Amino acid sequence: MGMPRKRITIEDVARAAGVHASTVSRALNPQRQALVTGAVAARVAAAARRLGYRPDPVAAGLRTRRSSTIGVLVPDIANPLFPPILRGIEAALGDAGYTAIIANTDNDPQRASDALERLAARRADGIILATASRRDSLLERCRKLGLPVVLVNRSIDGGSVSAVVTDDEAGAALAVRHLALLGHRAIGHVAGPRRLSTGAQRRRGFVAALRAIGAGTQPPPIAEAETYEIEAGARAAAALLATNPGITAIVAANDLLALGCYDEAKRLGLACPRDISITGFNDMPFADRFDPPLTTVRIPHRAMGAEAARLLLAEIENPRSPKRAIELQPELVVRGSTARPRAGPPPAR
Amino acid sequence: MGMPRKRITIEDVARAAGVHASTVSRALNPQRQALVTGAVAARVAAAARRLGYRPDPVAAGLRTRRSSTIGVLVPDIANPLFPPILRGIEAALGDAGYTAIIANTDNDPQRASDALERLAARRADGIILATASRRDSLLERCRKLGLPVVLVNRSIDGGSVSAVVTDDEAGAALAVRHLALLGHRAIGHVAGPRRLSTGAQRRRGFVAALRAIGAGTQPPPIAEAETYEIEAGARAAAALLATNPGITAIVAANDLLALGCYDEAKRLGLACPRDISITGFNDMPFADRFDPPLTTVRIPHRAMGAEAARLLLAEIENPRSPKRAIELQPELVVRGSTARPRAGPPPAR
DNA sequence: GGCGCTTCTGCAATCGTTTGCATAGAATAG
DNA sequence: CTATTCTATGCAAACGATTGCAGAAGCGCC
Repeated sequence: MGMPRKRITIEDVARAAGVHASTVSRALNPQRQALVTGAVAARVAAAARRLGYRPDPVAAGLRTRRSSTIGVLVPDIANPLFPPILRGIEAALGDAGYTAIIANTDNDPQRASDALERLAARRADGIILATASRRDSLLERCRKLGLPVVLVNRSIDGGSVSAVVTDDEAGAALAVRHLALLGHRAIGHVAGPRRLSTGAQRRRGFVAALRAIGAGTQPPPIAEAETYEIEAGARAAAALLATNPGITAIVAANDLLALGCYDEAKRLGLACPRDISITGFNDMPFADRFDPPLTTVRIPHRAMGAEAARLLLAEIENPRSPKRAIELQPELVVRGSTARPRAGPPPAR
Repeated sequence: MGMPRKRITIEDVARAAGVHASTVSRALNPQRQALVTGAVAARVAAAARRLGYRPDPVAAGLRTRRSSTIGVLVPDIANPLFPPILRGIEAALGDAGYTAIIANTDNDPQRASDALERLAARRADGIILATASRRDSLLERCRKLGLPVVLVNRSIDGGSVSAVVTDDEAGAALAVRHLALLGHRAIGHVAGPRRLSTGAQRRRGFVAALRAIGAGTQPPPIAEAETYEIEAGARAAAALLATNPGITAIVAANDLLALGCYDEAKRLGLACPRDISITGFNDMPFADRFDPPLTTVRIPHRAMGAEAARLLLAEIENPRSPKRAIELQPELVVRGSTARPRAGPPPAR
């Protein structure tokens, strides 16, 4: 009781059960249980439990080159969009006996690349990428490492890898149509970064929908934010409003950008939704708490994460299984940031 | 180029450099560089770099029983309070060559315990607990496992383990004094769970401060929420207001509970801050975006995380170093959820 | 009763490092 | 110039599992 007891190894269990270590290994591995007699299996299990044996995953991993571990790369853990996705991933992974290792990249490709190397070195069995840009060198790296990957939320150009994303075009269209129905015609877009699939697709959906309601212009009223951050959204909104003064509504490419639009509107003395309507995208947690509560496009965060995890697990099982791209349907949730446009022109400054 | 190249081991480097593997190991380890001639060290380094050698942490870990990995247990990753803490942890850890492994426990002791076992099995070098209850069995378990621990945000009774927390009593007092200064006397408290140090300490600070401003009553107007969640806050607020109808201000034990108070106030037809003032605690991200913007007690999230990481690293270095309890000072941030109490009585329903 | 088949278990190599110990040669002392 | 101490390296044994291979029973079958 005094000594810090030595770790109990498979060898100890073998001795206690009167069998060889290799037999213990087989008896304790559900995959290979069939190879040993029922009686022996029971004896081993009993001994293991009696001694409190806990298999050592790092020793096992050294031999098997597997770790029951999945790396998850997230661009920004502080963005409330991601926790629900992680929850979904963890749930699906846990069911299968895997553990997620979350790595935060802070939108920094270098950090992302470092994290990937670390995960690979620790023998992650697969990677879920929430950080992908449309042409992402990380994927090439994963291929080289023979590391299964699936993308979540953001996709890449050319479907050479499995992904589960939202139908971003449809989502943007939902927002545009909602605004059109309210009576808006002069609708602008604060776009996300073009190098991200979400930025590109939502923009595309916006343009198409605007044309569809017969309000398309050349060029369309769009300003692109450099990042998905509040400040970038404010800057883009400023640019958009400067070049398109008549605008009565803004479709923002995500909720954080929408928040930036709020800020810029306030700065200009425009009340939302009275003077200007604003929509977001993602329905991130707390979007309903903003002032005004944000009308936004909801995506099934949790399901997205879970689905991605399942896809990855399937690919780990069978590395030559075909790549799949799953597109989940978004849904509009109307709150307080959108309203009919004012009858008259916006107040003169 | 075609074959999936085999992993490059220390043995390969040894051959290339014309030395023994053990020499390579020494040459590549900064701690033991001194044991090796400068010339050899250079030769080895060159060979390693030329071959693109990446040491295998799992093999090394098997031998050394260390992993350069720290487990972080978080009660709820979806609570925006935690991401900034994690950021701080990751920053401090990264500087020292360690990696954080984040585990989400969903406030479930069972999941927490499972996560701890997994982390221990994977040879985490230490644990940062953001989940601690005042009497937490996880700590006993860590002690048994010989696993260094430090607590962050929440502490335990009796200082047998290092911790970095906020001065919660002072924080609560800040809120009370602010309200008193505005003219409130009938101030209630929506407390956090008593089994958590934050719940207990903030309550304690509330009671003391209330007495200090000469508004103490017996019993003090307090309702305890079972968890730190919005709904629990709403329920507690309902209970508080039911038993203490005269209340003009609520000090909530955290921001989520404050949000619950918002909800309950609205349900009762009370406008915040006109009819009732509400304060939060934590100044979580987006607290400034709520409707109304939340007056709250700011705690230095990031610094807290960083400090905890440094403490842990120190304890890993020297396991017999004395336990330290660091208390960071909070700061009041006044926003729109507090105002002078109305002259007359609150509207009759 | 001998033969071939299964079925179960043991043997030993392996995964990629680290490190205590031994040793060869160099450096220093006497 | 010998005796002694260092220093730099090599050797080989861990760390704790998994698994291909081989051998020993056990079995049925002719």
